[in-house]
Amino acid sequence: MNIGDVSTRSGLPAKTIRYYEDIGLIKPHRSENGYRCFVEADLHKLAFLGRARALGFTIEECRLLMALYEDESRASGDVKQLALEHLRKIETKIADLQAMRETLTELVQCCAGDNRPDCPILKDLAGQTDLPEQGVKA
Amino acid sequence: MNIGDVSTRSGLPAKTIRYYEDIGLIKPHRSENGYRCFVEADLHKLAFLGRARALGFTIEECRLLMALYEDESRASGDVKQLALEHLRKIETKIADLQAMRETLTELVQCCAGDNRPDCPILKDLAGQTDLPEQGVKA
DNA sequence: CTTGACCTTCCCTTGACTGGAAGCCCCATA
DNA sequence: TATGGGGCTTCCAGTCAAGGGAAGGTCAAG
Repeated sequence: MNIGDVSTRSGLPAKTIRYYEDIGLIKPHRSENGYRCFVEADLHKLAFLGRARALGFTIEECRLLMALYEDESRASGDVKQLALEHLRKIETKIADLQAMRETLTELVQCCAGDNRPDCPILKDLAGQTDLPEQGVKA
Repeated sequence: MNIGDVSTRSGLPAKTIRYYEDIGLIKPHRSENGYRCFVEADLHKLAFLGRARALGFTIEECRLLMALYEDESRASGDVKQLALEHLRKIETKIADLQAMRETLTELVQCCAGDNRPDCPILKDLAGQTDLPEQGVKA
């Protein structure tokens, strides 16, 4: 298999596949003409990586997960711990974004959104808050 | 004011303030010795930027917001539109992260997390899903 | 033989900074 | 007056996970 086929079948861009080789996540063989030559196992690894990345694991976490996957004597507890740590990071991000969403939603609701220049959103950003009985939201 | 004072008062690192000057968000004067010399208006702008960034606006969005802020004849509708677009992006991100969280939570719940190698998390990543009556989650 | 699709490497760009090195500047203390 | 320490300057490199694009080699069809 050439990189184009692998790209199609894995759903990963060729650029990404080359990048994953660069950083040592996969090690495809080479044909005589210098083309990368992938076997099913490579495709399988790439699919694994694609799914792990889609779940938001960083590249380094993916590297660890792959190592665990290939280690027949792994402890599932190690995998679970990695997943739990990642889960906590995701939850933190969600909370941060939700806080932003709340503040923005309030600001948007307070803004007339017409042709007049008076704008509570800008006022808030400028530090002269305009919101009705709103506590400080750091 | 030197950069250190502005950094303290705005809460932004000096590095960030220099960066904001580099990309043209602020234009502090210079003292004879070459030091940046900030006035209250600069501090005010930096605080504005800090708040907008904390709400997740990109630098380019901040640039637009600042321009609107300084434009006395702006229409609040323009600001509101910018905020609404940003709000939608935030909501998309939240939804993506929530999907990750759900999948990860399920996987974590299915994993014994002990010393045995059998691990539903790895199985799922490898494409051989193991979850009880679970539809495909792309 | 030529065209066009595919492949290769290489380097640059992204966003929003952060870190660090090398070198002035300024003030206080010995 | 020396010197020490902190603050300031610029510039360069690195982060993360790729994406863009150039220059050139390879291959199969017409």
